[in-house]
Amino acid sequence: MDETSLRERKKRETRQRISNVATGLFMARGFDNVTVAEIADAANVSKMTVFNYFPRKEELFFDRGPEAVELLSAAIRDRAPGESVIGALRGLMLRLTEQRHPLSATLDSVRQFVQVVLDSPTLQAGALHLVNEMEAQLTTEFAALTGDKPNDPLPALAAALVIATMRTLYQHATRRLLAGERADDVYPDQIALVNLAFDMLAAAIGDKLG
Amino acid sequence: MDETSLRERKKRETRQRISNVATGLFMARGFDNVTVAEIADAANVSKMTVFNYFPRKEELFFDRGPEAVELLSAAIRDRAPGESVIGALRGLMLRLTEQRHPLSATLDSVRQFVQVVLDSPTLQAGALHLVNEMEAQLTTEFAALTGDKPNDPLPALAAALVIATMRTLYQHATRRLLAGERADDVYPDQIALVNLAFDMLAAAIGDKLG
DNA sequence: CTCCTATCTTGTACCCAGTACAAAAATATG
DNA sequence: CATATTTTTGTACTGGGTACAAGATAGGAG
Repeated sequence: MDETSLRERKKRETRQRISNVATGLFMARGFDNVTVAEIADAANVSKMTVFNYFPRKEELFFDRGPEAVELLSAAIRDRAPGESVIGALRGLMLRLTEQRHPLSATLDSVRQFVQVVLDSPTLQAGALHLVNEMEAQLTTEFAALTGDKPNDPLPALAAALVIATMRTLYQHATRRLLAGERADDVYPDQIALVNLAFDMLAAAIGDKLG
Repeated sequence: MDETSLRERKKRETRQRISNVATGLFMARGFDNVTVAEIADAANVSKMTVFNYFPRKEELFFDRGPEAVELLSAAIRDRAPGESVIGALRGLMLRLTEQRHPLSATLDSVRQFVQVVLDSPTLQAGALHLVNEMEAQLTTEFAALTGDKPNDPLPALAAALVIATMRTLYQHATRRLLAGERADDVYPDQIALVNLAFDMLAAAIGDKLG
């Protein structure tokens, strides 16, 4: 089980090649105009191998979705002692925005990415699914904080509000980008908006999560 | 263009027959285990006719989704003068719960319905889509209230919070039903929960929507 | 190096949702 | 009855995804 055995290396390489080829094709021609068979061809593997690595076609596009989930978990897990969960998440969003991270959507290159999503019903459904998974993850983390009382609706409620807020922040920035605004112009407003949105969240949730 | 011409009547009847047959099959055998061809057969129409009335298979299941959307709009539109939007929506949810409306999920028959959804990835995706549409609808209604300032993130943010809340309320009740609890036992808690959740919402949104 | 085993890959055949298009049936209209 | 319009249908097709078994490749033991 050596982590860099020949087998492991080849698998990683194959997976990466498929992902890269797919991303290139999607960006060039749109998600729905590229078939899995084409991707397999261009990556010199069989169609079945593609599905072996990426059970759904959408996962070829949202390849880095799991990273986003992990970012959330880490922000909560590694928060300073005494800092509230909402405070930690506010900090995360502010940091991402200041770093012009793709997830903050204050980055011109995000425009193209989002455009591809909007052009494809399948990808829009995939995005909803991804967001839903993030919410589920957050719910379990919140439940751990409040002490696992059975039938406590608060973790799910808080998670839903938090994810709804973050998603809306993202969508707001992307909408401006798609309207033609430059990321540099969106950025300052976005910082203020993050703070406004999290003020609202804090008012709703307060210290209910302990 | 008589509304009850022979043509109109036949169309309505055909559509209804397809929907009924489909619902029956879905409930009996699960969404994914029923093919559109089977539905067409059982309803004595061709497969193409099914797709003619219901462009997606999911729409055969979420047939009454549009009603839910309309319920939201109506509650806002017809609210008493001076009543806040959040107040009107709280009233709607309380009313639905008191009436043991299916959308409040305080009804034993909802259990079966939800079980079918949970058993089908396709239907879960469809549910996300439906919720997303409700949020979009609410966003435009909120935008109308705040006076259509361009680039105002508040309508979208408020709508996202409201929908997240309502969806969570629904899911919480259904989870208890699926855990085996009886709707009569869920009901009183649910009334209290609606009030708690809307208190949180009011704290977040307050009178920001005017 | 060699044989054996576990794992990865491939080919083939298939199912089903959804679309395109044109023919055919039913209804409306004069 | 005749003609125009709308609805329904048959046929053929595309593309995502699965089942299954055979083939290729790497790891490990002797």
